[in-house]
Amino acid sequence: MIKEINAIPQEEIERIVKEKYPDDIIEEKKERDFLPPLTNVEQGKVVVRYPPEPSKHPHIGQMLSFCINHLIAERFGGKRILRFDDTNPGKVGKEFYESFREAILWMGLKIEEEVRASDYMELYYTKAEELIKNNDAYVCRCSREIMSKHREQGKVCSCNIENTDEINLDLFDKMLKGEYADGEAVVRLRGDMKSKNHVLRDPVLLRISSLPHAIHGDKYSVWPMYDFESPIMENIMGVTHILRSSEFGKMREELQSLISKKLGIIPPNFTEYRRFKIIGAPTQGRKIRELVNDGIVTGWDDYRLVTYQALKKRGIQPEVFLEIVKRIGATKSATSIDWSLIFSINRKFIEPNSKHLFFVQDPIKVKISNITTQEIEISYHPKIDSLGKRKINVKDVIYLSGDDRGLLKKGKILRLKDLCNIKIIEETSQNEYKAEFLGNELLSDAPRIQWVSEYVPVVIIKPEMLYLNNRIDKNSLKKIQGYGEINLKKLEVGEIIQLERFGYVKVNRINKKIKMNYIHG
RNA sequence: GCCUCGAUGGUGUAGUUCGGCCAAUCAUUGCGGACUCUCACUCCGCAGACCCGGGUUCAAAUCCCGGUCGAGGCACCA
Repeated sequence: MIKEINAIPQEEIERIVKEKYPDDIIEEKKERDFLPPLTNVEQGKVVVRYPPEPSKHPHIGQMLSFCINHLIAERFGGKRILRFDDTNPGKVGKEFYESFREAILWMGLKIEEEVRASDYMELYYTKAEELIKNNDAYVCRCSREIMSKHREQGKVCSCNIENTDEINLDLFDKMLKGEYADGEAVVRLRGDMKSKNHVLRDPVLLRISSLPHAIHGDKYSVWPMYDFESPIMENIMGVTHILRSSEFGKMREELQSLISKKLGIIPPNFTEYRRFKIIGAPTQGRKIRELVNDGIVTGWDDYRLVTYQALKKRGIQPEVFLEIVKRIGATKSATSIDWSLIFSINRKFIEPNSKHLFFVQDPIKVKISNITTQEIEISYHPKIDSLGKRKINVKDVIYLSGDDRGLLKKGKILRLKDLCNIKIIEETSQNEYKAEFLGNELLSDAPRIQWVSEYVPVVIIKPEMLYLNNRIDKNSLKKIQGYGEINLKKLEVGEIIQLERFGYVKVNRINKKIKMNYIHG
């Protein structure tokens, strides 16, 4: 019977089904969903957060993470909270708060509410006391080394066994009063020292750090750990969904849920996706800071970096980031995205707004005989008329790109784009040629090349892959020199243009020389 | 070492829940063509993938078992 059915051709089956059971046909053309699936979603009641630590400038991984959260809120009509996780006074820097806020708004994401975790210190203290009173936490005076050894071995700490709630409360009070130095006492959760999840082995909840805080100065010296601060903040801010990358680890999710439970809080829904990596660029804040400190890159805004500052300075458009997320999604597989994707998206945004101009690198001088001096007018863009036109005065000396050197053979006929045809006579000296004017009419088979007559010197910084085969390429920031047409002087600083047959660049400085940076091809 | 997660073209993904419509989607990349007085944009075409080995089944990218490889976590950082 089955074999008989299988023998019927597919089209036949479709025809029969359509005729006899039209109602059973389910037409489904599912749109590809770039957002991760969520549980417990209630339209209009979703609250997500952007939780940066203001200890460095944002990088692309965080930016894409913000995009995902923004998109989720957008889809479900929810709220976005910018929460600064600034509870490590040793790391927090004042300038970074604004840097994150700026990056988020720059990308066009929305922020409905903003908080600083460090503004809730009394709350953490109250919650810690609550845990101590409930026998869920204790003060531990062991050294860091012993604690870590015990956690490794799964050995219960004597502080856990011996300290009564009264003693713990008293010790905690002393911590708050500043009677202990850094490292001399911590509050620990009574977790499970035998748990396979090592994070659950009596983790530290609060510790002492006397370092001044960028916002609060010396006001506090007992600081909550991330795993303690986070569930409390999420609860009071009403966060329903946490979407974060895997660097926080599945094990923390369990811990944070446990802490929530002990505090009588319902934990939010966790969704984890992979870290965003870019081929050839460091994507860890720590690593980037190292490169900056070691002077391997010129700063946080070095063109080769994937920080907010670098990307923005380079000329990557704000809309690109949301678009990246829509294209690559938020999966769990460990992957690296390619610069070419970023470039391709960016190109689509900048191309309709970019004037096209001429530039020749490594210039070659060509003297043309028989040419009459003339003024020509060329559009700034072949399709977008609103970008206007520019005039070029052509004399008998022009410059060609060193890239086209191979074409400069005796007798070769070339088409100077938008101008005229020339015939190469001879090479008169190093980098100098003599040519002959050959009329203006378009010759279909002559190579069309860029040229410059009246020029301005141009210096272009071109970033390449910082990492090649896992090794730092110290020469990855290249400098290209050449001549650009004189109209480059009329551009504005910050303007993005296309240098034909070269690539897209951003104008950084207009002086005797014009300084630009290469964005991409 | 321990824990968790993952594996589809060069890159990123869709499809896996519930096996058949998958000789496998879309994008990017590469190559070719059209358009254009650019190697840009746009349009058309081509190339290129189910980690390996077993098993279940009429039928496996999809289910089961065993490997391999990769990522993340295992702080008094976040």
